[in-house]
Amino acid sequence: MKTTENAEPAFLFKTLADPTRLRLLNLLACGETCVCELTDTLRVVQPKVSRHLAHLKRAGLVEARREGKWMHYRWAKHGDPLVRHVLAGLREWMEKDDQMNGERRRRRKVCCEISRTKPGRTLNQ
Amino acid sequence: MKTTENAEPAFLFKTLADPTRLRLLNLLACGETCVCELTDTLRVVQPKVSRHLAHLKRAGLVEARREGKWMHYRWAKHGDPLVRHVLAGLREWMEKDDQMNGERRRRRKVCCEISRTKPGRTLNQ
DNA sequence: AATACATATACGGATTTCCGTATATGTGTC
DNA sequence: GACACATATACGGAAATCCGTATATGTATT
Repeated sequence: MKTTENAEPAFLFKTLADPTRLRLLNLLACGETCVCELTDTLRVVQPKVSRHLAHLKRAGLVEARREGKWMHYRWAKHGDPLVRHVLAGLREWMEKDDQMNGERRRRRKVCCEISRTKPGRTLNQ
Repeated sequence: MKTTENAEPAFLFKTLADPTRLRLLNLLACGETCVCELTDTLRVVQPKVSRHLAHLKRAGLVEARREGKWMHYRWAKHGDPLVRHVLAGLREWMEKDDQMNGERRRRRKVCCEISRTKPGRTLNQ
């Protein structure tokens, strides 16, 4: 893990400079979420979601937890003050943005559907 | 001017995702600065500086003012709350970072040298 | 108008990023 | 261990980004 590189603001901003990654962060803002929920909610192919999640993880913005077959992602508590500051501002923006709000709503619906078809998966909220 | 595109956070972050542009913003944080000062301080070829300044201007982060042969750039007052928030955090980070501090110091020295060799140019600060 | 200087843009090439598809890995079930 | 499912990675190819060099534009000076 190269902490030096990750501490660079340019690297942080590069990570945030992609719409798909911002949409993922928006969904994760509600709490821990598994990949299939993210994939279904964003209507994006699964490898694309995994790739962007890996990027967010490399940047230290999210953490992952395995539970059986499923991987659950969540926002990470980042130590760097700039990162925390920027993410706080981003979170505020997401709460106001219409598209982001819509996708968070859609996530809740999708979550219910998945729970019906895939038993054994732990529900979060 | 496509306000729609510039309002997208992803566009903001893409703009900030380049080390040279961050170095430019750092120098401009001290006040209005002309291109030749920026070029000399960063020891970067002039077209590169101009290109990145153009990018920052497109994103609405800086404004330009012509004075004779010289162009002076400065931070712009941006209306978007997210932009203001992120830039405030960035400014704080820059004040603490060693490299950025060094370059701001170097800028003051370079500024004096230029003033001696190029008459007619208005001094700032 | 010819020249000099400051800055901006055009252009081609190298590098990076992003994507879709295919495939590999990891985990539970039979 | 064979299979099914969830997720991760590998592998080109398309598009975007960045750079250095060359050149264009704009402004004073003579």
